[in-house]
Amino acid sequence: MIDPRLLRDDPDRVRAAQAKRGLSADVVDTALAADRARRDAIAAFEARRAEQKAAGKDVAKAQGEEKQALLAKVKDLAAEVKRLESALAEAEQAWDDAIKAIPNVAADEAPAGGEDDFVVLEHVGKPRDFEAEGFAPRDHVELGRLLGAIDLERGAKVSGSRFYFLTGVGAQLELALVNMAMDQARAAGFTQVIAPSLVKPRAMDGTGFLGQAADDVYRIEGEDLYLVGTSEVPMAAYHSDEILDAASLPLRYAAFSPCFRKEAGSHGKDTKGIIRVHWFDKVEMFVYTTVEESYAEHERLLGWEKEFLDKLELAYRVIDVAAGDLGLSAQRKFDCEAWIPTQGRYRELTSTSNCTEFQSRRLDIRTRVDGQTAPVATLNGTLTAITRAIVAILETHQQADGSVRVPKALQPYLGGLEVLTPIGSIGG
RNA sequence: GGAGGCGUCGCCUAGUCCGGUCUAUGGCGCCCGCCUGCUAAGCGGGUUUGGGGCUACAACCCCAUCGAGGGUUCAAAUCCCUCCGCCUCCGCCA
Repeated sequence: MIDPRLLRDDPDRVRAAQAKRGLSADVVDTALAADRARRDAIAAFEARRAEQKAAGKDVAKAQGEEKQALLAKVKDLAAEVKRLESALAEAEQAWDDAIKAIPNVAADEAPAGGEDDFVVLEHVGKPRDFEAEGFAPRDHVELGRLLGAIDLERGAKVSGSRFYFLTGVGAQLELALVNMAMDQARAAGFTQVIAPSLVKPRAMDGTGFLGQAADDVYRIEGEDLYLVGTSEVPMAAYHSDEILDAASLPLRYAAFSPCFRKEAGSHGKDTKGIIRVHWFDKVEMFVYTTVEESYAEHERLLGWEKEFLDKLELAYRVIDVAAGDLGLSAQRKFDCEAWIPTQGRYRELTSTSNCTEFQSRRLDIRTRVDGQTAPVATLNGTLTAITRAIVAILETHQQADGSVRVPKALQPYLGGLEVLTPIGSIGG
């Protein structure tokens, strides 16, 4: 949720922010009206309530007939207070709905426009030239089958489309990636976390995933629980309703969790392989810090993402995501997109967002600044999303015979294995 | 899943049976001041959070806040209901 004071004091700035995302500014006027109505309702209720409290004290002191007379008078007052209180509750709800419908105000630096209006910030590494090497690259589906690493057929049999089993070196690769990510994070001072992947509505809503993104979220039937699409959700809610010691900031966590996504509205996209799946595992960085520090921290998160991709020896580019593609919570977002040889294009492997105060206002996460409480900033960044990392590794480092070279940094995590070699199919 | 106990403004705690004197007690911690070669002790004061009014975003006034939400009542920390969490025991289980 955005700062209500910004909405009141500078609504034009919020209107402009809506336009930058390609959204209507109607919500701004709705929210302003709701704010006025709410404050009027508060004033009306509190005035009567104060009267009632004062009258109640007289009742307590009075005796006999005098008391009976006072009682009759005060009963009417009580009824009115009750009426004003429920009117107030309605006005609060309307205000809450209105303010929460407004996405975070995008950073000035974020490009205007939608999904295709991103700006490329840099290219790192060069895509491999398979033509020059004299062989046609296999896609990760074929490589996964040759290596006995990815079993899509049985994934579909057991769980349906967009599911898979990682087997043999595939399973080893996941554990290696997770361990390498966790080691890097720990070395950088992060606290390692294994986070729950089922959360209550508060956590989901607080992180902004029950808005436009709600269609993509799995809900547990008969329970008030959701499956998270990222451990950003449990990690943001981790410190909800807390006032964090300013000296403890930044609080840096690296959380492992499975991630579940319905992928509603992506029918026909990435139907092959494990690029787009309903479930994958991920190591996510999550940081609580001050708003002032958040911009520099965002750059650091990007730095750690790049460090990880560099260790995997991948070619990638970094993009500055356009305002319209930021989602509800983010103020700015950088995606790292790795070159996928058989697709001939860059695909998102990691992503880091600065959500400034947007999530912390919803989740009541504050710190103390000069004796006053102030919302903290929350940031998140992918260290590694297993499935896409595997796709990029297999396709990028494959060799003509179907084997795959293991990046040097990853070798220690695979027991020193330097090459993944084809083994044929499992179980015939 | 069953039985019982508990949940008070950083921590501990009084209050709950019997509704109004609770503007929530006391201690610890912390902050400010006094005193003081220094420190400690002592003395005095302050110390939940959110919101509204008025404003300089101060001071001040007001409202809410005793796990959460309802209810009863003129009036609820206190009585009733539902839910949540923690603890103990039983059952089940990785």
